[in-house]
Order: sequence, then structure tokens, then C-alpha cells
Amino acid sequence: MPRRTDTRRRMVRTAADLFHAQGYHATGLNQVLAEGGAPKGSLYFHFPGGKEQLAVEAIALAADDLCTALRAVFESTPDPVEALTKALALLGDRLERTDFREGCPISTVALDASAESEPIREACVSAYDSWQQVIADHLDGDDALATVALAAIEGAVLLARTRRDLAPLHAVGTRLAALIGRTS
Amino acid sequence: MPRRTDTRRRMVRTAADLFHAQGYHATGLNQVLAEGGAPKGSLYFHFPGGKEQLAVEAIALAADDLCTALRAVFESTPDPVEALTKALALLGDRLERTDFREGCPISTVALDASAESEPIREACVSAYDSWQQVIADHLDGDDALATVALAAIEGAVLLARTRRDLAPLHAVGTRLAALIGRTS
DNA sequence: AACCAACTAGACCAGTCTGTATAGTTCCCG
DNA sequence: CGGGAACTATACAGACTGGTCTAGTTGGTT
Repeated sequence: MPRRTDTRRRMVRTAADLFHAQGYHATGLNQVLAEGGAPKGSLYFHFPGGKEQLAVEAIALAADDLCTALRAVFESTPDPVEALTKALALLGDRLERTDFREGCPISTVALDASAESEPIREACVSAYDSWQQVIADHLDGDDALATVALAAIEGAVLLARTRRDLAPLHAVGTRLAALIGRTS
Repeated sequence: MPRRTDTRRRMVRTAADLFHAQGYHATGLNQVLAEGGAPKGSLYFHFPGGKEQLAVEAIALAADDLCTALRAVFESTPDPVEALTKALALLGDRLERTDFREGCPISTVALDASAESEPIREACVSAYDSWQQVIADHLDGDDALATVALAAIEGAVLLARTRRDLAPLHAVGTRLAALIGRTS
């Protein structure tokens, strides 16, 4: 039985899910506590930095999860266009499964909190950077190109989530080859 | 002195700016009131639907503003790639001017409120649709392609705002030709 | 002048927010 | 068995939330 228990971990997990679906300001600490089955005292014991610290860790966790998933896709798929299409499918599946509640794990928080909290902003930047790095690694290290691919994907997820329709994902998917400038 | 006064208009304008920069949940009605110089009673006189109605109208206003600006750019610039580059510059200027507080006028709200309010979601969809329409009109009516262009722009603005760096905008700008599939 | 709609003003309410304080429990170690 | 750290549990605080209510003011019309 670990002393430094899994309660802490569970809190971060719960917070990550809630922030993912609702954003920073729309998610109350009470909701995180209730859903994670923990009282207030525990929260401020584990996260003396309060909501902000919890958000930073939640973002890092969510970023890591997606980064791992992305890496798995890219490592099992040599052709980058095909790999990106698979990545889009991954995000599309999640959107559909959650009735379009969960798109990009961090962009809601990035938009609604990173202007007022520098630590949160930095966590979001790290997240985007990590994903972009995975993409760039499989695009001959072309960072600018990876930026464009990431932007197109993020934008597509944003549109798909708002419209409740996967079409933007597919549109971007079919145009990825042109975007990347390969014929494959 | 106009009877159906400009107070109402001013409220929508203020709300639009605040929602733009901070999102839905981070923006309190009191802040809108204070910044717009109006008391609570007036708000619920002009907007019986409360915060939600105010948001819907603010989104519509912001959408219209950008739509007009986009149309102006496209009508004065025959080449669509060049026009999109100008549009990116427009958004980049605003980002820089506002110290990266104001990116896309509605995407923050789209992400942090459209899941819980159907009217707000619909207003956001209309906004995206109107912008996409302008783009498609100058892309031989290719709607899917316009979707990709819009997604890339939205994603670029999101990344630029979070990173506090216009590079993503430029990266997308230089790749637009490939994205659109034209040599011009 | 009288009237009525349009509109303003702000007090007020109940609920929620993040955050604090403190008493209690659990669990390992000696 | 005893002591102390790790952790939980809950009550509470103060500020702020969106929203309601009613009294008052303004201004055009007859």
C-alpha cells in the first residue's frame, strides 16, 4: 500500500478530464473534489498552490498522455501523412465517444486561463511543443511544417467540436498530403 | 438623444471585447457592467435572457465585424493565397496590439461555453460558417478546402496566442499555397 | 400639464467560488 | 505499545456569481 497514495493521482486525473471538457473557469474545485471523491483538506494538502497548481499538473498529465499516443502512432506508421491521418482519427474517435465534449485536451484551458496565469500558459506551451516535436521528428525535422500540421489539426478539432461534426477532421485529413508537400 | 439608446449597443460591444479576451466563464456580468458604465437593472431590461443572451449577441457582433473585414480583404485581393495571407496579418496585428490577449474573437467562448449552452454554440457555428463562406466564395466554392484554410488559421491563432509568438501565423502563411493547391 | 412607456439605478438574494483552519484518523517505525 | 508523520474530514470565511425586485427618472405624445 503506497503511502504517498493514489488519491493525489486520482485528483489530477479527474481535474484533467474536467478541464479538458469544460475549461478552467467553468470547472469548480468542488466538482473536481466530488468527482474524485476527496475532501477539500486533501486538495490543499497535496496542492498547496491551489487550483492553479492542480491545473498545471493536469495539463502536464493530459499532454503526456496524448504525446505517448501520438508517438505510438508515428512509430508504427512510417508515412507521415498516413500517421497524421491516424492521429486525426484518434481525436475524432474521442470526440464522437464523448458526444463532442472532449476535443483537444488543453486548448480550452489554454484559451481561457493562459492569459491570467503564467504557469498555466507555460504548461500549455510545453504541451503544444511536445506534440509538435513528435510530428517534426517524422517530418525530417521541419519545425515550421510541423507547426502548420499541428495548427491545422487543432483548428479542425475546434471546428469539429463546435459544429458537432467530424467533417473538418476529414477535410484536413484529405488535404494533409498537399499541406506536407509529398505525393505519397 | 436617441430613445432606443446606444447603451444597449455599448453593452454588447463591451461584452464582445471581454468575452473575446477572457472567455465566457471568466467574464463576470459585473465586469461588463462596470466597463460599459451601466447598472444591473439596465442589463436585464435589455437582455431578459441574461448572460446567455448577451453572449449570443456579442458573438454575432464579433462575427459580423470580422466577416466584414475578411470580405474587404478578399474583395480587394484577387489572389486567394495572398488574401489569406493578408487575413493572417490582420489577426497577427491584433494579437500584437493587445499583447496577445485577443486572438480569434469567438473561439474561447466556443470552447468554454458551447458545450453547456446550445444557443451560444449555434451562434459560434454561424460565425465560423460566415467566415468560411467568405473564403469558399474566393476558392471556387470549394467548401472542404475553405474548411481546411479556416482550421489552419484558427489553429495558428490559437498557437500564436498561447506561445505569445507570431511564428505560427507566418508558418501557415507561407504554406497556404501548398494547402490550397495553387502555384500562384 | 398629464400620462405612459422607455429606461436607469441600485439594493438585495441565494448560491457558488477559492481558500483556510483545525480536529481527527490512519499507518509505519521503533 | 507509543509516538509522530502522512493524510483525511469538515466546518467555515469572505468575496463574488448571476439574477430579481421595486422605486425612480427621463422624455416624447396628446
